[in-house]
Amino acid sequence: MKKITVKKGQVLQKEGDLNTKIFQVESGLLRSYLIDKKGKEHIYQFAPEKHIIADTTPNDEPCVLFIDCLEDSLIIQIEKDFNSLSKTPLKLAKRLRVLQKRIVMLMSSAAIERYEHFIATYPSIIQRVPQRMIASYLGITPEALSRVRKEIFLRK
Amino acid sequence: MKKITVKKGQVLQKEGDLNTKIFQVESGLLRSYLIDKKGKEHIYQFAPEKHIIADTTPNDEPCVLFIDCLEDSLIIQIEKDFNSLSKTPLKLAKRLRVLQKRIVMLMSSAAIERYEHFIATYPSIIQRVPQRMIASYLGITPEALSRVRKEIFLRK
DNA sequence: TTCATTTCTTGATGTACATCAATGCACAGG
DNA sequence: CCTGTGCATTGATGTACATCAAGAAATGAA
Repeated sequence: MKKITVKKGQVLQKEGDLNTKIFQVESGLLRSYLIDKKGKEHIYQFAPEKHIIADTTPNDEPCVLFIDCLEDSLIIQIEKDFNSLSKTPLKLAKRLRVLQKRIVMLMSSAAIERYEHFIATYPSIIQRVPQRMIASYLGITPEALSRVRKEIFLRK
Repeated sequence: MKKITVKKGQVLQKEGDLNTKIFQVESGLLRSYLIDKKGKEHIYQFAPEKHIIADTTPNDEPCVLFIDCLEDSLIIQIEKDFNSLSKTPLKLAKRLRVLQKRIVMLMSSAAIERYEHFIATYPSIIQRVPQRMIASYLGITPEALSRVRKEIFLRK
């Protein structure tokens, strides 16, 4: 476990890496994403201050997520060993809740609802990343998000 | 924490319940699911022997998932207190991996790929539940699954 | 400021999957 | 044995979102 500073654009983890770490963000903003077989990028998670971010595949298997840095950041790198993790059960519980909510949204809500949920949950992130990344997080294209936003705007 | 036996069809948890438990399945088969605002059911998880199943919303908020019993089962009921949970960090790690995979599949794979992944991962469950439940788990309709299966059959 | 690059928007068209409706099938209870 | 009830299949049609293409707007570097 050590503290490191990283610059915007820096890549912390690539698909296929072994022995990946858990990152706890002190300041700044990280993201994880995957690239599907059509070459398309899907963001899996944003991690602003206080959040943790990791690929949870086992240490001896190649991971599937990329992790990189959207703003200059200060982060703590933690070994992906669940002894150290179990010291922070509250964080884990929260993470599980977020994942559950995410899956629920993906399965049962239309794009517009997923977006509205997102802005309610992460209002600050909206200002901090380009819309195409939010679209990717939501599982839709930037064009679709643009239309969703237009519709929300017209409704007012 | 106590052991209980439950009959097929028995409901262990309803949407809106407070203070829900974690269930560890000794034998049998449980499932969790949600009902969206169109009244449509989406299965969130199947839990055969050795698996754990729970709604991870906090104890003081109404939960969103139903949990019921697909086969006569013997289960262990555990308080949703993360001290007891952190004694089983390996289970937790596994759960996180499953959730990640699930989200990845939902975001980046077509129905046919999600189905093929499912049968590779849970071959035994295929025999044990009706197809409409698998469709629900995959996030598609029974009709769509039927067509997916037909296509896989024709390809051989 | 100017120019280059990235991002956002808008329109036209395509497609995966949903919805609706009908039929066939299996099995459980009388 | 019949008969109901849930499940699977198939076809016709609808729709949310993707894809492709072009232009406008914002951003960043020199």
